[in-house]
Amino acid sequence: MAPSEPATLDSVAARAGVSRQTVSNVLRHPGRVAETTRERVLAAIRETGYRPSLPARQLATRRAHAIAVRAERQQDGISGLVLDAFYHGLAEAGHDNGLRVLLYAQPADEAAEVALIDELVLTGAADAVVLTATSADDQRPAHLRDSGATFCAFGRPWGHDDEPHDWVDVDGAVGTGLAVQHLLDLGRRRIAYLGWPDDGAEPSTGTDRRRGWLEALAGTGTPVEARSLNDATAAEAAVVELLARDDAPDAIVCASDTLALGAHRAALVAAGTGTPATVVGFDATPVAAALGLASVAQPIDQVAHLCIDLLTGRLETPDRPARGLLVPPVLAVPS
Amino acid sequence: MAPSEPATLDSVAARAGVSRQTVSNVLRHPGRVAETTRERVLAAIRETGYRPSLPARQLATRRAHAIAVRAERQQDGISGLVLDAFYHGLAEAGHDNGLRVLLYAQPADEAAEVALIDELVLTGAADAVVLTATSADDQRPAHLRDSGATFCAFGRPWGHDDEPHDWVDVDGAVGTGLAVQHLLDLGRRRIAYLGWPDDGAEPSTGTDRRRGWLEALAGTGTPVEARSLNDATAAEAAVVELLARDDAPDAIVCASDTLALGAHRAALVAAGTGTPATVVGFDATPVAAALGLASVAQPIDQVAHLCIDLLTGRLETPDRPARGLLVPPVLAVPS
DNA sequence: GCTCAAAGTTTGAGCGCTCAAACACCCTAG
DNA sequence: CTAGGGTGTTTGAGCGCTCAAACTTTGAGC
Repeated sequence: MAPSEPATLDSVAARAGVSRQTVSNVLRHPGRVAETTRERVLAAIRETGYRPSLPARQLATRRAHAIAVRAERQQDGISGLVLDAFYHGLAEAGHDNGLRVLLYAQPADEAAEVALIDELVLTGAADAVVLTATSADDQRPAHLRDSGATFCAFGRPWGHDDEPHDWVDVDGAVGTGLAVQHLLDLGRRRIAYLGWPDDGAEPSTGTDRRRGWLEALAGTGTPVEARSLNDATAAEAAVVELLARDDAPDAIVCASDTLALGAHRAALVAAGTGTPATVVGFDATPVAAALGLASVAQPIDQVAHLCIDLLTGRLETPDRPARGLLVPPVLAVPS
Repeated sequence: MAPSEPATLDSVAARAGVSRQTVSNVLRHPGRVAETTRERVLAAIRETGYRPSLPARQLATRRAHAIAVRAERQQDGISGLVLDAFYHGLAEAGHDNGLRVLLYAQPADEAAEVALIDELVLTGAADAVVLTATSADDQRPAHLRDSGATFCAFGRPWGHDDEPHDWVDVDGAVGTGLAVQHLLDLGRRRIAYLGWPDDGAEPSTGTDRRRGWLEALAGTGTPVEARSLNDATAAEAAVVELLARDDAPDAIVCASDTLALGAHRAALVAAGTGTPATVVGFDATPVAAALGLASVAQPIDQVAHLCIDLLTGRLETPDRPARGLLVPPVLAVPS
């Protein structure tokens, strides 16, 4: 059935007895075409198996109809899985909005990455970029704004509210707050927090999650906490120490599932035959589920869809004001 | 410095005092251009900040210069992390070969996926596809061959050697063999295997990994094994039972790190104060590292590069015979 | 009956590149 | 002195689409 030569706008037009442009209109602006004509053209499209050429469209519209996203060089923690979900969400939401998703390999440093992104935009390979893993000292947003590239970040502009750009982020404080509430409901009263080393310095994902714990705890005794690298072994050691204290906690809210894995092991060992401290993780990875731990789940799919929304909006209206969207996570409790 | 209008082949040509085609040749066929001319043109390119338009090139060459790969709907096990590494490897190897990597959201079923891939190829969005997560009853390769789409699979054509296509896979048997050898070196003698339920039926990743264990064990007593869903909790239960037997093993080779996580917990509990059975995992995820377990590491980056090699080769020579590449994994032992 | 706008359709031009063929030039061989 | 083969460069055409403008038809409205 497949024709030797792929159908084009012209061949379909000839078959339907209309002009090239009318066929194009049927596809892109159905309202401009009369009912009867439209049906005749649609029939011709069906019969010829016509598929519009993306490159031709890109050339004519000067739009790539694609966005780029980075493929991480390597994953440190086990939470890298959220990235896969993010990719899927982007691809899905993009597809619904006529945007393809392009993957680029993470370059050696931020400067190289910005250069690569510029290249993608200038060559017409992508219209915009979704920035992942942003941090307070991230140079990329500033550079991208300078070069005029359109982008949206998954992650707040930590401490850079003066240079606004589009972003979507998950409210980590709400997440740890949910964790604390869950533990209070379970009757726990001495709820500790296990965070990352840098928490407390400049604003970051870590300080945000820690704050949620602290605020939810208000008036429930003296908060206890520990710090650890995002490494289960280090976390285990930190929690062993925490549980040996006089005011040992009966529950631990963790900044990540990696930390939760270590904390869980420490809790099991420390408890011996007694009841171990209850551990809550962050990111709801399969590891937390496997260990039977509750964990804060980021609504990644929603984040991806919102990123696409912001991006399509900005591509249509380049100088609308920057917008930031904060979405609440939910607590995943094992059944 | 950025010109108001982006530079084109023509504007660069005018500036260098040559023709459009000569500029193109400098970029694509440097050998065809005289040394002095080339330098003059390169200078003009530098001065104008010229970047070739990808869509225009795509339209003229009828090549997308891109390949597509699937973004998984969801990850079951913790081994989904290997996918991220694969994405990065593809993007990197693709970049080196002038191929962009396009992500598509996993559709509801295989039929929809094949249709989507055809769409990508027909619209000129991608030249070829890398198939991931192939299995024995996978209909995609057969359908794609029928529709004429170019593809390369990460995964062997399990039991379908009659319908050959390009593929790259990791030799799982070698991997579990390495695991057994490692355990023998450690003085373990009763080395069990913890696999997936379906292992033993039609050829699959599972049967392959199991076979490696069995063969490496040759003559070391009676092999013991257990089966479990790829779920740490189920694995733990299975191993608890295994360790309660009279011929309880002193080491366990697992088909995945997820299983290894469960096995590890069971081993710790069963051992009490004694020495727990040594567990070896598969995929070398951060979880195995966190637990201090040895694990078989797939050379994902190499696999990605080989996929790109096969694909570029086939795109150049469409009817060269199908090729299958099997690469050996290595054992990652915690330091 | 004539004008005018709205609705539907076609035309012309161009997006920026690559291919193939044509061209210009220099050099050597007969 | 001229034919012929390189080498380097230019020309013409076209890839398949969209935009804007031009054109044709129809149906009021007066």
